Amino acid sequence: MVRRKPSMGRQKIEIKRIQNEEARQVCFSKRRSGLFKKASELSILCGAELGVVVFSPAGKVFSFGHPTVDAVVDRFFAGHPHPQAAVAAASTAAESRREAAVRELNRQCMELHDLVEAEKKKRDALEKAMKKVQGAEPLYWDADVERLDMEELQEFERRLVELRNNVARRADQLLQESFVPKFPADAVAVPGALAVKNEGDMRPPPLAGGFGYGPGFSGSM
Amino acid sequence: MVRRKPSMGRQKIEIKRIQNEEARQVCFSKRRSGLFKKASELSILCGAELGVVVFSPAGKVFSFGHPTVDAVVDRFFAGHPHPQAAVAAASTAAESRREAAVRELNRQCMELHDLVEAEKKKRDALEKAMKKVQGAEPLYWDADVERLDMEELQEFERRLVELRNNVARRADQLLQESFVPKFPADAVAVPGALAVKNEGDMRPPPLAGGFGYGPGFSGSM
DNA sequence: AACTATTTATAAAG
DNA sequence: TCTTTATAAATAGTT
Repeated sequence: MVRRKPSMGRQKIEIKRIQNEEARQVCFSKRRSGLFKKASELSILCGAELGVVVFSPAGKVFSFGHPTVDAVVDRFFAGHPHPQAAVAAASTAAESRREAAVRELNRQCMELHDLVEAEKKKRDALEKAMKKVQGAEPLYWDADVERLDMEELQEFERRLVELRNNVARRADQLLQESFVPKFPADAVAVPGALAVKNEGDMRPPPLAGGFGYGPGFSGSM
Repeated sequence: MVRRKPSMGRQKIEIKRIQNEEARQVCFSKRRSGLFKKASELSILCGAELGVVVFSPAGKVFSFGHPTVDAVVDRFFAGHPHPQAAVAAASTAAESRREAAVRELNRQCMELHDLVEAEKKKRDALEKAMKKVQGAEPLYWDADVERLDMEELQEFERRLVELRNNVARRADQLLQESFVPKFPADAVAVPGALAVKNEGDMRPPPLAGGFGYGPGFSGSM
């Protein structure tokens, strides 16, 4: 009995964009909080003023500042005049920021518009897929059988036959695999449960040597 | 000769201002670079836009931004209009017009944002429904059989047996119903597929629970 | 969200 | 500051 390790533990990763969207989102969450914790520790341990602003891939903002992001940013731009501010007639830092904000708002509007379109597309795709799934035969199982009428029962039975054949083929394949390498001849006495057999008209899958299809479900299945 | 440990290694420290000035400066250096490294990794791994500005206890500035600190700060303040900026002396007509424009842009942004949210909601609902539909059939069907291992195959087979019994019961029930009220005696010759019979029981034995399980459609019910 | 096995960061010391 | 080392902390992969 080989019990698997419960985890491979942390793996080394290359620092490059994570392609899988969900993984990227998870990583973002973890590392954002890690980053803020580090920032907080730095400000406390060393009394440093600092500001951190992060936009998630999805566009949400997160920020941390000591004493505040605003204060840090003001201090930062006091020492690093905004290009726009430097050029524009704008005389105050506040005004230059407002102008930047307008540009930014415009950018966001366009971005949001694109997002709306993208969402619509995704939804359409889903709707299509949905129709396909629902359109497909529902596949009766268990209790549903009770509600089938004769015709449906026949269709269901056809499916069962097909499935049974798949199972038989599969079992056969597995057995064949196990014959050669591992087991002595009497390995044929496999766990009964898979002693799949097939009736004459079932057309035993050609390739499958092993199982001799027999009575089992009888003619019908 | 007892070789003393060359280092106590990293020790746990309490997160509070480091009193010793030199130690504080050392810690600042290390942790600043650590923070920037983390920030950089976050931006690369997750494609997040972020800005970090740090003032050393001595007053030196350090910053990191992706794509740039300026861009991030602009975006930040666009979403968080500075109270001061909003109120600030809008004394001229030009300025008030500009503010109106900003408000309008903001309104459009929010509207678009709501649209995106609405679309997302619709999509989530669809996704849920999708999962329900797909999840409703937890069992392997058709092609999936190919991926089962022996153990899973056995479990599957157990279910098939159970299902087979359900089908048998149901078919029997339908047959019984048709006998009495509507059909002449030869009604037994029901539409082929369900002409369920059981070959006398050539089935392989009991324990198996295999397909040769019990009396097929006849005796069972 | 919780859990581990690992990788990373870093406190101490030279 | 660099380097080294031992250890604390963060986190990738999994459930």
